[in-house]
Amino acid sequence: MSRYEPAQIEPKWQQAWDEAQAFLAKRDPSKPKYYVLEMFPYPSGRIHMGHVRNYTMGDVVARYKAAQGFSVLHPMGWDAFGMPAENAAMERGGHPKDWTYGNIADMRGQMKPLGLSIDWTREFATCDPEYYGQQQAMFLDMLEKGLVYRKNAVVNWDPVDMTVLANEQVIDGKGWRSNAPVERRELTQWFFKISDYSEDLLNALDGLTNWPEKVRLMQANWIGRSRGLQFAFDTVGAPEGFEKLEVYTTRPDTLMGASFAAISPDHPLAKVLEADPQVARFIAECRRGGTSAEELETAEKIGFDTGIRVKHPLDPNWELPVWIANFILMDYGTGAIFGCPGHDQRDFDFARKYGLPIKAVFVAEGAEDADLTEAFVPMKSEPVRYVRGFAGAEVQTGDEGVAAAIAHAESQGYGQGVTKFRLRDWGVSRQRYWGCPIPVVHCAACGVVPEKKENLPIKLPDDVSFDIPGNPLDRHPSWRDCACPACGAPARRETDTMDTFVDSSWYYARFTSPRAATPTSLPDADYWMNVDQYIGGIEHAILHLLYSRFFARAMHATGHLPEKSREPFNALFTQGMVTHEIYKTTDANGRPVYHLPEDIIRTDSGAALADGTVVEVIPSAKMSKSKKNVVDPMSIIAAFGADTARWFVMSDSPPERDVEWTASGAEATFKHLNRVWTLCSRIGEMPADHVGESDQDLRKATARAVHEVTQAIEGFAFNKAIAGLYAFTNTLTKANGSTSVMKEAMRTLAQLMQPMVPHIAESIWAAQGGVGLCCQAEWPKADPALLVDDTVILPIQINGKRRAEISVAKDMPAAEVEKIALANEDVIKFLAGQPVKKIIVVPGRIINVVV
RNA sequence: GCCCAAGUGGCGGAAUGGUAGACGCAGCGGAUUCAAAAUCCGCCGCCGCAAGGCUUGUCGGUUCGAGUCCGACCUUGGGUACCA
Repeated sequence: MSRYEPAQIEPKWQQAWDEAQAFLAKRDPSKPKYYVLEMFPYPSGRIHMGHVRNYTMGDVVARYKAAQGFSVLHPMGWDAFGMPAENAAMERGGHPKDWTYGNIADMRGQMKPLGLSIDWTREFATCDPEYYGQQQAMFLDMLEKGLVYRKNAVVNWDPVDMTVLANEQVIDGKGWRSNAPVERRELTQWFFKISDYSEDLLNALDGLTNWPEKVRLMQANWIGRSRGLQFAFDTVGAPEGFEKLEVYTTRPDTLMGASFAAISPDHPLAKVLEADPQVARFIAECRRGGTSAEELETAEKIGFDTGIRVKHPLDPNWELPVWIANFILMDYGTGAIFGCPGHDQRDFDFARKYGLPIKAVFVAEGAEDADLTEAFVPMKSEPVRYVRGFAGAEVQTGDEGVAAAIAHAESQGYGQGVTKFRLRDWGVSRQRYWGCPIPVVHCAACGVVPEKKENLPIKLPDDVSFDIPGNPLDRHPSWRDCACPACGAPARRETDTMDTFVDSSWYYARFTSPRAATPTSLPDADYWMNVDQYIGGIEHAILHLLYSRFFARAMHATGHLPEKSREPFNALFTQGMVTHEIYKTTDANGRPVYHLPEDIIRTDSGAALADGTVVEVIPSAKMSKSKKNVVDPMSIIAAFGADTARWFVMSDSPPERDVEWTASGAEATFKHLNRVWTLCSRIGEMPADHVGESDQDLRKATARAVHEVTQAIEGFAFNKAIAGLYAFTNTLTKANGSTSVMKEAMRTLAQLMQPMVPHIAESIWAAQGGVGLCCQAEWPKADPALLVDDTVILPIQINGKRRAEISVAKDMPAAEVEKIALANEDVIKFLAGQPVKKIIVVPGRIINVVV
């Protein structure tokens, strides 16, 4: 063999795989199927190292499973709708469609040289009318099933640009373009009834045993089931129709510590009171700022005393004031609460600010009724002593206190125990162009009418302008005009488009029959679903995954997926990000200027530019264009080849953790692949009749490598698989084995490397006489007899500190091991004659002598 | 604010409650070379001449034994419902 030249071998093997149709997913009844999917990319225009890592990870799994004899589905597509395309159109002109499809072509061109085992015949983009038309069909099916409805919801409103803003476009409470203070405004919006499935989505988490525990926890907390008390206060001095005020609390045991009632600024009562200009002013104040939970929760707590009173349910002579408060959310519970400052920090801060009483209901077990300097909020499972309890024992846990309070309310008839969820219905309306049009029509006579399925897809118009802010569909001269599907009279189309999360909530199902004339074809879905291994970023732990779980249930309910696919992802793996150092200087005005890694020269003390300017090195952060800390995978592939890029991103960090890209790491990988290549050449030139001395050791090392790499890949520990491959390569380099044994070991090395570095693996496989393509060869198996050693080395600890070690037969009885250990001269020296209190022998692991 | 993670040599990291630092990078020493690159061999947590001591973000606890389990705290990252 000649030199290792990736530029030569990589295109050659990619062509060979194409010709063999090696990665075409086929329904093969003679094999078990395996569906591996990586979260599809947004077509930003350039692939980055995060993509390389994500898709290489999936590729390792796909190639490994194929070698294990599975019929593998490993598809690729594009999450192509979304804001960046519209922003590009606004900034640079051009059309979102051209921008998006141009980016897809570029990125496909960058991805193909990676040698991923993808079935490209199944590719689609969510902005293809063939895709979003099927999505519209499902929207209509869900509408018919009662899973879609309209209601009012708040959005970020930019009062200068007169447009709705995404949370991302609100910076410090101001619009990103206009810089005007943002307001919260109500709009009628379309919703999916995900809350119908709250209980199911929560309970089914228990069955997702191949999902990371942290993701299941985050989802469970997000869905947020709580048990509490709902009851109605009798009001005093409230407007007509508000004789009762319904509140919900998860701490009814603190009812005797109530010092006020509070309602959300969006509560119906607040809306009635808004007739008073003072109230209106206060509510307008509350509406300042954006809609994000982070902003709402961290905003300063403000309140307004309405003058209305409510009667305490346990004492009709005890009246509490009713306030309007900005920290009460209309979306949760009933939009009204009673405040117990003693045991809720927000209520405490509010009471302090407005001079409301603060009383303890319970104290820590054994403590006296103390003055509170902050709210006392122990875990509900902890026992406390109730000093103002009203139901049950004086000392009991919070949970018991709550249960007793609910029982008390139910027996006295002033309230009921209820279960509530934090999960809100999914608002899918977006006032934007580059998304899937919602297929309904507004008719003056018939109201809201679903579009007819035969009229789908409702396509986006091409002739739109982005010169002024707002939704181009709203101001299009004719697109809105249509005939009412019910009565035929002139009517207007809905101009809202769907949240792009809808697009990504079912693409995995579409991949099973990407050209079907219906959303799915059930025989294909039945064969390929579920996704056996889903891989993507931890940033999707809640929203994307929860929406997909809901959508799969909705697709089952509307007949588009089989029952078993109500949970679509059997196993989930969440990988970390690729990071890089940031290089910063400051311009004359003190503003930061960032520099690309290739423009940096490392110095002894840090880093500098070519002209000598000292550069500040900021520790690694997620690669982003604005910080310029990006390494272009294409330049790495040009310099070292795809195999080097693939190996490095898999080798340096555990896959669930962030990996820092370092130039030296990539070079080291390239050197290693060169060493493997040289080793392969050397073995290829060995005389056929060479007889070596270490055949048995080599066979053992080969078996160990097979075992170790297989275990590591199964456990998603690709960095450990690669460490094992380094060790095996070193062993092989030093070994003096017979030619046939060396060749066999080399072929095994090629097979074990193949999932990570498929091109060089094929070359080695072919050079060592492998039959057919390496990627189609059966995965090697380790002979168990070669994996066991006869002797083990046991460390000896004295009081938990390692002092000596002995080598003993693997199955030596503990008593004998003990005797040998105590006779060891180092042990005798460290014991210095002290009597042994206890000796612990863990067979095959360790000995600990306690004195 | 709330929810979820992570923190181990100069660096990336390894370690079913059982020898902390596998494997790799960087560094150091050597071989080869007229010289260098490349390649190969060896050393390599910290303090100490050594004996030995110290060491997994901080503090405390459980255990014969803790990087690993429990409690509190610190720092960093992800999410927070219209970024994808």
